[in-house]
Amino acid sequence: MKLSTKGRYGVAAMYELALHYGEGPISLKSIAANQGISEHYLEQLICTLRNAGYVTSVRGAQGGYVLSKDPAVITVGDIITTMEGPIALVDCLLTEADRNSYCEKAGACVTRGVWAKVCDSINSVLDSISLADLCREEKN
Amino acid sequence: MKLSTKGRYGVAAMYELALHYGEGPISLKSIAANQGISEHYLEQLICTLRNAGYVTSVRGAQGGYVLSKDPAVITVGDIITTMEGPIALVDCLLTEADRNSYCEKAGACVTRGVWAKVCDSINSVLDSISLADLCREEKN
DNA sequence: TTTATTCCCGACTAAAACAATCGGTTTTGT
DNA sequence: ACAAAACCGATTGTTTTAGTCGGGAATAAA
Repeated sequence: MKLSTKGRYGVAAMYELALHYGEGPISLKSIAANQGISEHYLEQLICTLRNAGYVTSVRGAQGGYVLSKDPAVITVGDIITTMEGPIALVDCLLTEADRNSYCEKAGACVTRGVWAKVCDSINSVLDSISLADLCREEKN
Repeated sequence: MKLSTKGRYGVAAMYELALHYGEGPISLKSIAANQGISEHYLEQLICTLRNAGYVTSVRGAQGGYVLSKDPAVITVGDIITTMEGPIALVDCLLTEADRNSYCEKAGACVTRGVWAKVCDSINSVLDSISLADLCREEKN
């Protein structure tokens, strides 16, 4: 299991924005340079974040991107979910309805319990860490 | 984040073998039919498990596969790691040396802590569940 | 000894996801 | 006017996924 660059770059970019929260817009170019990411590629990713309402763009010279919300209320889980879709290790865990329903397939149903536990554990870690937490860590 | 069929089918097949542990070899055909998996595809997967020493094959008519160890000492984590490689969400967490080293990239290093936490949490769940646990669950 | 069963092995492939790249358009501060 | 940015759509090379196909070798049962 690997995390794709979508998720990693997404969190990296958001972290960069969080570091400069309140200092006006940060350009794509500086984020990309700082994190060593292709500018054009990052553009696509940050577009997803914008559509999800986590960042706001400022066009024109001296423009860039700004967090739409306070770093304390954006979690790593929010970002990962936006970039990679819901953390559902298997399809039958995608919706709440699925989780409560009974699986037809004999053995599959038993193993499903395992995947559910893993998903819950991943989510609880990701949701417990905010961008503000990351920034705080940097200072130490 | 999704689990590939390698991991899912691998665990499903091992679970099937665990259910019939001590009853002689189980054929690929019956495992595949029971779990609704392509026989030829499953063959490749189980080959990986065999190379890793988790299953033993018995050739010839009435042959099949048998668990090499007691279901109680094979964990879901063992199987997933065999099928999908080590759970390292990002490359710089692959080895123990990497984990202890310091990252050069400024922001990347801070986010790495997040990925390490998630990996540890996944592993602790996967390693805590044995095939015997799954079989026990079935009976309830 | 023949035959049916079952594992063994290597090659091939279609489709999707991943990770970009490229080129041009629009907006806006200086 | 000009340069700095964001915006947008199309295209592309590579890798992974999830198989398929076909023949070969071992062995139990007839």
